[in-house]
Amino acid sequence: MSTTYTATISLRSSVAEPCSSCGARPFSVCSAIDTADLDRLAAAAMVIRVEPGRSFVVEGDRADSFFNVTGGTARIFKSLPDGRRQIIGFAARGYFLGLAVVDSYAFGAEAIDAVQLCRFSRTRLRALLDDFPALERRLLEAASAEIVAGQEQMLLLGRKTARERLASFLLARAALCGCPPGSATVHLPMTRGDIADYLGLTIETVSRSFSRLKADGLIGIPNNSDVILLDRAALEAEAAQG
Amino acid sequence: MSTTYTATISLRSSVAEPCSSCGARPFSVCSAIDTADLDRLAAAAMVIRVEPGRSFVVEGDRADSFFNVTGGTARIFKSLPDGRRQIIGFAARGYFLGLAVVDSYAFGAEAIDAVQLCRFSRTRLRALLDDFPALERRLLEAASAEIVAGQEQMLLLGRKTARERLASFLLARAALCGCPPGSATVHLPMTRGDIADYLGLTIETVSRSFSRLKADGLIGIPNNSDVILLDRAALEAEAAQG
DNA sequence: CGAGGGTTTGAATTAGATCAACTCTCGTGG
DNA sequence: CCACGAGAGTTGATCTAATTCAAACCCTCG
Repeated sequence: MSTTYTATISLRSSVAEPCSSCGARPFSVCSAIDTADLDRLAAAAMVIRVEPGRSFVVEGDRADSFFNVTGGTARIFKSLPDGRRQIIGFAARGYFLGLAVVDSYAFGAEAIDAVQLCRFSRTRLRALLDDFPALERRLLEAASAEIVAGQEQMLLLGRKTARERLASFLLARAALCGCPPGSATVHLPMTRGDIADYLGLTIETVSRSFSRLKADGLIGIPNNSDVILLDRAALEAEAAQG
Repeated sequence: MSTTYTATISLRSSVAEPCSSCGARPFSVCSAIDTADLDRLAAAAMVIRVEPGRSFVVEGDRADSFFNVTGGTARIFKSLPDGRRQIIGFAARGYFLGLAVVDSYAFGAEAIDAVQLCRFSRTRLRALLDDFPALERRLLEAASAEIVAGQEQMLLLGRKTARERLASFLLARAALCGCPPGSATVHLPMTRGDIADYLGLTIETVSRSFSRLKADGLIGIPNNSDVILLDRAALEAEAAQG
C-alpha cells in the first residue's frame, strides 16, 4: 500500500515564512540548528498542509519520510485487523514524527484539524544528521522524552481506572500547553472517540467519566472541545500520579 | 531516597573477561565501538552483579548511572502510590538501561534472577558519546526500537483481550530469543505475577489464560518457567497481530 | 515431613463494554 | 427563517470479561 494523500506541498525555502521565524522552532528539534545554518535546514524541508481527517502516514509503509509538525494536531495510532484502534499520542506543534520507525512506519497518522508539516526525506535527514551532531543529540533527547511518556501511558493503560485515566489525561494536556495554573482551560481538538481510543476505553465510558468529574465539581465543560479545570488538586489526587 | 543496593562491583578493565570477549557485545550498543577502542569503553565501565530480587534502580532517583545488561533478566517497572505496579519490560542480555531518563529515572529496576551489569556514570557516558558518534547513533537506533516496542505494548494494553495478550507475549518472547521455529520452547524466568503486571492483568487471569491455551492444545507447560509453543499459527491468529 | 512460596481453580462481584434511545449542534436548502 | 438531517455526544439498561475473594494445590528446601 502506498501513501497517497491530498495535501498542499511546497519547498520550505520558497515559502513566505522561513525557518528563522517558524513558530514551531522553539519547541522542535530544529532548535538544535544554529540560526546561521537554517538555510541548510530549509533546503531539506518540504512544507505540507494536510486537511482535517486526512491520513498522511500509513502504518507498515516503507518509512521514506520524516515529519515535523508545525501547526495543528494529528492522531498517531495503531490498529488491529478487526478495526480496534489504539491512539498512541496526539502530535502537535513541535512534535517530530519518525522516531517510531525502524524500516517501516510502526504507526498511522491522520490530521485532526488542519495540520502543517515539514517533510524531510530519509536521505536528506541522514545528511543533516551527519553534518549537525547537535541535531542527532536533540533527536536522542526527544526519543528519551517519548520513551518516558510511553512508559507513563503504559502505566495508565495497564493499571488505572477510567476516572483516573481521564484525570491524568486532562492534567497532561494542561501541562503540555505550558499554561500557568491561572488559565485553567484545556483545549481538546480531538473527538470523544479519539480520547477513548487513546485511553483504552469506549466513547460511552469517556462521556460518563467526564459527566461524573463535572458533577463532582472538578471540571467545567463549556463545550465539547474545551474543559475547565476547577479543582486541580483534586484532579491530581484522582490521577493517582506515580 | 537514595539507591542502596547489595551488589558485587568491580572495574571492567580489571575483570577476567574483557569487553572483546563479552557475550553481550553483539547484542548491545557496545558493538558500535571498534575492537581497537574497547579499552576506552572498558575503562568507563564498572561490572556489577545483582542478586535475585534486589533493586538496582529506584524510580525518581537522580539518574547518575546508566546500565548495560550483560547477563540475567531484570524487571523494569513503574508504580502507583497505592502499590499497583506496571511492568514496562524485561531487560535481558544486551539491553541498555537509561534511555527512559530525562533527569531522574522514570522507572525502577529489580533483578529477577542473578543479573550482571556494566555501569557507566553519566559523565563518562557523555564523554564516550562525544568521542564516538557511532555510539550515539546506535543509542538512537536502540531508542527507536524501544519506542516501537512501547507502542506495540500500548496497543496490547489498551485494546487486546487477556488471551490475545498472553499469545502476543509468548510469541514476542519466542521471537526475541532468536530461536528458529523448530525449537518451540520459550523460557520464562519471571513469575506469573510479573507477567500479570506486564500484561495489565491479575495473576489469576494470567493463570487461567495459560490453562485455556494449554487445554486448547496451543501450548504445553512442562513447568512454571517454560512453555512449549505447540501451534504457532494458531497462536499468531490469537495474538491479533496489527 | 512440614512450612512457605508460587500457582491453580472455583464462586461471587464489578468496572467497564455493549446495546439502544435520545439530545445537541450545526450546516443546508426550501 | 425554519425544517431537516447528519454527526457527535449523552444517558440508561443490560451484559460480560476480568477482578476479587477464597480455597486448595503444588514444589522446593530446610
